[in-house]
Amino acid sequence: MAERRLTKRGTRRREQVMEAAQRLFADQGYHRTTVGDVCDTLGVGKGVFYWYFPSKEELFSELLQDSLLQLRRAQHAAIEKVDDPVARLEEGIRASIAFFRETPGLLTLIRTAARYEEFASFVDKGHQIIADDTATHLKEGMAAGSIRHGDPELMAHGILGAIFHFVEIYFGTDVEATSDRPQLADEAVAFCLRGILQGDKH
Amino acid sequence: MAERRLTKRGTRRREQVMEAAQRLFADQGYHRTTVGDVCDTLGVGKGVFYWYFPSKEELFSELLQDSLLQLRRAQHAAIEKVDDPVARLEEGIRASIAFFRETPGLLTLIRTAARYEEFASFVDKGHQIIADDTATHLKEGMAAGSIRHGDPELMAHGILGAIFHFVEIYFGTDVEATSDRPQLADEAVAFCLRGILQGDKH
Amino acid sequence: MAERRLTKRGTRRREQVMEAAQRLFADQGYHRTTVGDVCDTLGVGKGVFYWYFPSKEELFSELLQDSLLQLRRAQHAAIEKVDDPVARLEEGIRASIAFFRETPGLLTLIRTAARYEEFASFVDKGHQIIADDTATHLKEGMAAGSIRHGDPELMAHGILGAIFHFVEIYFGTDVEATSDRPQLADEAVAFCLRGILQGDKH
Amino acid sequence: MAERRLTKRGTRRREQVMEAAQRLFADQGYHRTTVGDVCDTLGVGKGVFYWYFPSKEELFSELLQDSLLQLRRAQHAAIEKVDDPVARLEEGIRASIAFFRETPGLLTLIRTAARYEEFASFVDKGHQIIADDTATHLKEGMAAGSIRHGDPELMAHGILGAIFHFVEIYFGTDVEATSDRPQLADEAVAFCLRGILQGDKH
DNA sequence: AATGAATGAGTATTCATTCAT
DNA sequence: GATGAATGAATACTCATTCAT
Repeated sequence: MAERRLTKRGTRRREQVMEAAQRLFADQGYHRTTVGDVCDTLGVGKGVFYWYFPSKEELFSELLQDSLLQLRRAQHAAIEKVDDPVARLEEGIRASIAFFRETPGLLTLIRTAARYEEFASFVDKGHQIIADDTATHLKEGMAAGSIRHGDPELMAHGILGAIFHFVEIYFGTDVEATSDRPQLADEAVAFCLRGILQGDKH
Repeated sequence: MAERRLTKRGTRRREQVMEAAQRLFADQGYHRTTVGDVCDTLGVGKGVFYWYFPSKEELFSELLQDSLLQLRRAQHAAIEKVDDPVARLEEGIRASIAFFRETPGLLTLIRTAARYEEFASFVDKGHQIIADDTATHLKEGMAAGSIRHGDPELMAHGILGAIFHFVEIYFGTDVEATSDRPQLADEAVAFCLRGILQGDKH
Repeated sequence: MAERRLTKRGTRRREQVMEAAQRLFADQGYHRTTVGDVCDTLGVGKGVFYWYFPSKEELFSELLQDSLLQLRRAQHAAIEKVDDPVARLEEGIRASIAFFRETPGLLTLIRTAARYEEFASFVDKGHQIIADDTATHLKEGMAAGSIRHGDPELMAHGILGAIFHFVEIYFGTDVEATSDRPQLADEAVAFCLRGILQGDKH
Repeated sequence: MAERRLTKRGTRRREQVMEAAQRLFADQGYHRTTVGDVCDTLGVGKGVFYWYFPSKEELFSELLQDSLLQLRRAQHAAIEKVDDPVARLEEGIRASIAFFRETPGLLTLIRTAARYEEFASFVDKGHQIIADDTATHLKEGMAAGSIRHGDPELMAHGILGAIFHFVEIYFGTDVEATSDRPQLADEAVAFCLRGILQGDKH
C-alpha cells in the first residue's frame, strides 16, 4: 500500500472523504458510522472509499493522529516565546482549553477514539507525548525552584487528566453549554498550579 | 418483567453468570464478548442467560452500577469517622486509589463502559455523584478557611479527572505493573491538594 | 395422552388456563402469545400448562373447536322449532350474526385461527360442517319451490362467505364499532336471500 | 433509504428475488419462508436480499400490494367499456374469478397475507378499495332503478365476501381442483345478483 | 400437582470488504 | 477512477418444550 500518487482531483476527493467521515464519527461514534454512510453522504460508490483508504480503521486512525498533532501544535505555538517554565505550563493549559473550545469536533473525535480498544493505544501514545512535553517544563521548574519536587511524569499526568476531564465535562456533547464558562481556563490553571489548599496554609 | 423469584440454585447461577461476564467483559470488551461466550464459559445453554437477564446490555449495566456503588461505598467507609474536610478529601483519594489497586477488574469495567455510548451516561452519572460528594467537603473546607475559594464543583472534577487518569495510567491494562508505585497515593494527594507550585512561593 | 382424570381443583385449573389463553390469543394472536404469557397471567409455573395440555397447538385447537361448536349450537337452537326452510335460513343467519355480536372474542379466535396454516384445516372443516347444514335447508327449499334451483353447496358457501365478511368488517377489531349497525342482520338477510337486484325486474 | 439506482443487471436480480420469494411464500407461508431460503434458491448470499429490500416484511408487502393492484386492474379492464351498472358488476365478478383462476399464486399470497396481523391492514385496505369501486356501481344502479335500495357499502362487502370465499373454497390450496367448476362464475353471479330465492316469489 | 431451571435450534439483519465492469 | 453488486461471517434474542426436585 505505498502512498498512492494522487491527481489534484484525487487529493480533493480524499479530503472530502475525511471531512465527511470526521463529522459522522463525531456525531454517531465509530462503530455506528458505516462505510456506506460516508459514501452516501458524498453520493459516491463504496469503491471511492477503498480507493483512498485501505480500511475504515486506517481512516479513523489517520483522523485521530491529525487531531492529536494539531493539539500539540497549538500548545507549542502558545509556548515557544515564553521562557519561564511555570508560565509555559500555564500557557499550555490555556492553549489546550482554547483548542478544544474552538474545535469541539476534535474533542469528540479523541473521546470517541478512547472508547474503542482498537484506538486506545493511539490515544495513550498521544497522551504520553503530551505528558512528556509537560514533564520537561516541570523538570525545568523544579531545577529553577519554582516547582515543588516530585515525580514530574506523574504531575504531568495529573494536569492532563484534570484538563481532559474539564473539557469533557464543560464542553461535552451538549453543544450549547460550550460557550459559557469563559473563566474555565483561569480556574483550571489555578487547580493545576495551586491545588485546592489555601495558599498561606503551607 | 417483574423480578423473577429465584431459588437458592437460581441465585447462585445468576451470580455465576455475572462473574463470568465480568471477567469476559474486562478481558475482551463489551462488543467482543458475545452472549454465547458467557454461556459457553459456564457450559450452559443460551436460554440460561435470558432467564436471568433481559439483555446483554442490561447485565452490563447492572455490573457497572454495582462497581460504581462499591467505589462510593469504599470512599464513604474511609471517611465516615474523619472530621476535618481536608483530611476527608485526602482519605477519599487514598480510598479510591486503593480500591482500584485492589480490584483492577472494576477499573477495567468502568473504563470499558466509558467506551460505549450506551453506557457513557451511567458513567457520567456515577462521576457526577462522586463529584457531588467531593464538592460537599470542599465547601466545608472553604467555609472553615482551609481550602481556597473557587468553584467547588470544578475543583471536584479536577480531582476526579486526575485520580481516574492516574489509575488508568498506572494500573492500566498491564496487570503486572499494578504492584509498583506504592507511593502513588501520596503523590496523588499532593497533586490534588497542593498542585505543582512550590508552597512558599505563594 | 389418554384423558387425564382430574380432581375438582384440577378441572378448575384447566378452565382457568383456557380462559386466560383465549383472552390472550384474541388480543395478541397465536404466535405472539407465548406459553409463558399464559402462565404468567395466572401466576403459575410452566409445568401447569403442560400438565393439562400436551402442547400450545393442542390447546388452541381445542379452543377453536369449542367456538365452532358453540356457533353451530346457537344456529341449531334458533332453528329447531322453525319449519319453513327459508325461515330456517333466515333465522340461521340472524343467529350467527347475533352470536358474533355477543361474543366477539370467539370471532377473533376464529379469525386468528384462519390466519395460521396449522389451524386452517380446522376452520375449513368447521366451515364445511356449517355449509352442509345450510345446504340441507337449501335443498329442502328447492324441493318445495321456494328457493331457486342451483348448486346448494355453492349457495351455502356464498351465504357463509358473505356473513363472515360482514361480521369481520362490522364487528372487527374496533371494539367500539360493535354496538352500532343494529339493522345489520336485516340487511344481511336481504342480501343473502334476494341478492342485489330489484325484485320486480326479474 | 432513498430508492437505489439500479443497473439493468440489478433490476433483473430484484425481479428474481421477488419471483423466488413469491413462490416460496405461496408454498410455505410467510414465517416459514426464511430470507435464507430465498437466497439459497437463487444461489446468492444474504447480502443480495438486503441490497434490494430493506426487510423481509417490506418485500412481502410490496408483493402483496402488487397483487391487489393487479386484481383491481383486471377488474377495471373488464368494465371500462360497459355502461350498465348491473352489467359492470357482473363483469367485475367474472373478472375477479377469472383472475384468481388464472393466477392462483396471487390468491395464495393474499390469503397468506390475511393470515398475519402485520399485513392484515394492507389486505383490509385493499378490500376497502375494491368495495368502494363496487359501491359506486351499486349506487348508480339504485339511481337507475335496476338495483334494489339498500346500503351500497354493505352490499359491496357481501359480494366481496362471497366471491373471496368461493375462490378460496374452489381454487384453494389444492391446485388440481382448480380446473373444474367452469360454471363457477355463472353461479357466483347468480348468487350475488339474485340471492337464493325463487325470482317470482318477490 | 407444581415449580423454577434449563435447553438449543432457529432467524433476521448488519457491514467491512472485494470484485466485475 | 468509479460504480453498483455481491459476499458471508457474525450475533442477539425467542420460545416451545423438557426435567429435576
